[in-house]
Amino acid sequence: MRIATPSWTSHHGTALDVALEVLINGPVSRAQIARTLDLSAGSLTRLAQPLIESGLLTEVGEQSSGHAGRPSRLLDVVADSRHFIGIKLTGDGALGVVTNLRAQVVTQANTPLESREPSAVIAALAQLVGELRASVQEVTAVGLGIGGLVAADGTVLEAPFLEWTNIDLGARLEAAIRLPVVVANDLIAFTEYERWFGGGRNLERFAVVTLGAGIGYGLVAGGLVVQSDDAGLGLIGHWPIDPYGPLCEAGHRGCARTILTQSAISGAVSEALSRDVSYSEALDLASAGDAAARTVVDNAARGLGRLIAAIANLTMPQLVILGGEGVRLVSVAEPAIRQGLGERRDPRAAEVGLLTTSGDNAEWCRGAAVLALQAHVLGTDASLGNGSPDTSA
Amino acid sequence: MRIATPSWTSHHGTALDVALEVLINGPVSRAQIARTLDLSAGSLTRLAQPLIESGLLTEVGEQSSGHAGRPSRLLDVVADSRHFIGIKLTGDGALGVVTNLRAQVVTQANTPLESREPSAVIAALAQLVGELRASVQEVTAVGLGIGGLVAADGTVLEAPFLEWTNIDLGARLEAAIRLPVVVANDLIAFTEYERWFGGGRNLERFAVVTLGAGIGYGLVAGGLVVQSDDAGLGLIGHWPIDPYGPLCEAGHRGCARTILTQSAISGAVSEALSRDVSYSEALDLASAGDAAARTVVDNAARGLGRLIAAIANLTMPQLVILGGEGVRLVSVAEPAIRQGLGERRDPRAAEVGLLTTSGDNAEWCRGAAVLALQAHVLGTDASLGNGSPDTSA
DNA sequence: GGTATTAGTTCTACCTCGAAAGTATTAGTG
DNA sequence: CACTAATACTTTCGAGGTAGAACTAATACC
Repeated sequence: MRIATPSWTSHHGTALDVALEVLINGPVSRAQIARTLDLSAGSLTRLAQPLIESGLLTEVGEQSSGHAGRPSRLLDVVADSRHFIGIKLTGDGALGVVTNLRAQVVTQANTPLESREPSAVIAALAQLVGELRASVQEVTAVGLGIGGLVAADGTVLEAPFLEWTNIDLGARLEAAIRLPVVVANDLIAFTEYERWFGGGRNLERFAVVTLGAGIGYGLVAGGLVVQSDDAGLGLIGHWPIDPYGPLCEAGHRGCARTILTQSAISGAVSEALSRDVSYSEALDLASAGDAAARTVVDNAARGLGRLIAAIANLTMPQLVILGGEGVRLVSVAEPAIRQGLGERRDPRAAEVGLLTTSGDNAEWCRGAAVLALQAHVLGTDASLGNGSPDTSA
Repeated sequence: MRIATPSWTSHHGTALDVALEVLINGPVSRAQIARTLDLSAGSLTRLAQPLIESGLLTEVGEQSSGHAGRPSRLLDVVADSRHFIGIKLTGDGALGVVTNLRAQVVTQANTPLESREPSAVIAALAQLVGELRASVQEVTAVGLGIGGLVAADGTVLEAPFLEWTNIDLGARLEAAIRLPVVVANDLIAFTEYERWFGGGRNLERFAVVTLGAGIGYGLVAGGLVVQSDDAGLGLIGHWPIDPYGPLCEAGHRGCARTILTQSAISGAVSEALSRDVSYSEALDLASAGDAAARTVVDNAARGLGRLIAAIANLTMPQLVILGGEGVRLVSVAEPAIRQGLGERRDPRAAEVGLLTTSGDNAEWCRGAAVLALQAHVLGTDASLGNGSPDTSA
């Protein structure tokens, strides 16, 4: 059965606000929306009707309030009425997913990169997009997340993993696949996902820290992702954690890279045990009680705790979300994280809320898909550009 | 001549936005306001008229654009149509000012505190208010800034300098002076001043750092002051600056208190020179080329630079405003600050904009007055409460 | 079964806004 | 010095969105 693909672009103003409220906060009653958006009940009847008629929203049954009163009729988006592709591009390959309107993953695929030559990469991406779009009836837009600096027009200004500078990836990929493309920094994308569909939903202020090959950081303040030109630089990578730690390639002693990254941890455990140990194995050993591994892992976790304390002290977030491929560190050494947090956090201050994501690599792709999704539903000129641009000077 | 005191509370919505635009951005033309607020020219004629008729705004002459076209007629608030009192309360005394609608200081007065007993303090404050309000025809509201934790209802939850916990200062002072009173943390007040009338005007994101008896920090993100429950705790005071530094009373090594405060600097110079040296004298000596003083001062300045770098890396501000009684450190040792900044700041990142305020103690009062001013013009229930409360969960 | 409570609809009066056309005032240009 | 282009402001009018009141609907509780 072919599902209609209603248009988001034909709704503006308050009607769009209502649709977004439903998109983000799941099935929700008119009355609830009226309260959240500070509108009258009558307005909600009026606003909801065309949204339902256009197929954008549907009524999905009733919900008796539990207390007195007429049960509410829940509104929901038709999650599968549109699909988006999200791709995470790294130095070795690209991982892509197809998601629905709720950023839920429908399909997944990946491709290796034979070369880092822009044309070769774009060809590989186009191939990946082709494979992915075959799995659904129609794809509305494509989001691409990259570790590096990306301009608002989709140009990759600097991408160390790919050894790229100034490649107009967005326009070229768009021409190749004939779909709207949004290119952005991978951490911005990850953070946007958390803001709309993840643990940061409806929060005014939260921070994101990712563990993996590098250390990533994203910040939401005033309900919007902080989009500074510096956001893509990975400034947190050289955050000083241990004044007695090892030197990094840039000459910093004990910075985040030398203590928190997967390679730092697996390297330190390998050295302690005089044999090659993978990151995952290092965590397994620490879990199993190996003293040397435990020391390394706890040391890293304490450092992470101190880093989180620094973030909390300066940005006062309501939540800190931990993600990335290496996030299993958190479950293996949470007490050490809390210890590090305690070292740098005033006991009178509110306890820092921590939330750990799965660490699945597809999370990066989901983030990229959210950028495409946002560009579509917010009516940002869907071809190129960022989801929610910084309006600051 | 008696100046009329037009009411701000009778205007709402877009009309209030227009009035605020004029209040904050000085004399400004209708056309300019229309552009900033994204309104049509016709709307501005309509909106401005009742504001002018009610006496809230006036036309203050023309400004020929320099290029072609009809010159614009500038709108301005009647700055002296209302006055506010702002008071900074410390452990030894209270300093108060009277300001106009533009937060410009009109009068200044202070009083010592004979006792820290709440009733005695309130009596002294009432006396100070009485003295200050005599200098103008009418005072609209009073703002009170306190170093400590203040609840939204004006209750002082914790004020170490006064050895207070849970004193309903706002309500009691309000009863004593029969004027609306706003009580808030002094750094929130300082930051609000900078946001509306100081260097942070129209900025989306900036940070404030104050030097003095302690180290203060305030953050604006998304155009609003970050109002967390933790904001009044002075979390930055124990920020680790030098892993080899002296121990603070809480057992932290080299935290901000032990390196950046006035007493830390004067103490270190005194020790080096084996004689008692004041903070001001210490800076004079460093300026004059005294090697020992220069070492201490530069060390502190480098630490400050590293702190600013940390703030910049995590919050990506468009500007960092430096204030407080001890801010002369900045002019005496700016190169060292830049050096410290460079140590912790990626060279690819944007240069951190620094702005130094005068360091005058009246700045704290002006901030407190701004809170009263905001409560009045924003129509926040003027009795008690914060100017712009955090709407977050 | 009656009452209170909550959800949603319909209708109307009102308010605000923008669009368009018109007036006012300047700079530049031949 | 007229003419044009540019910019500021005003007036008028119509379109659209909103709250509010009166209404129907459906539940829980007594």
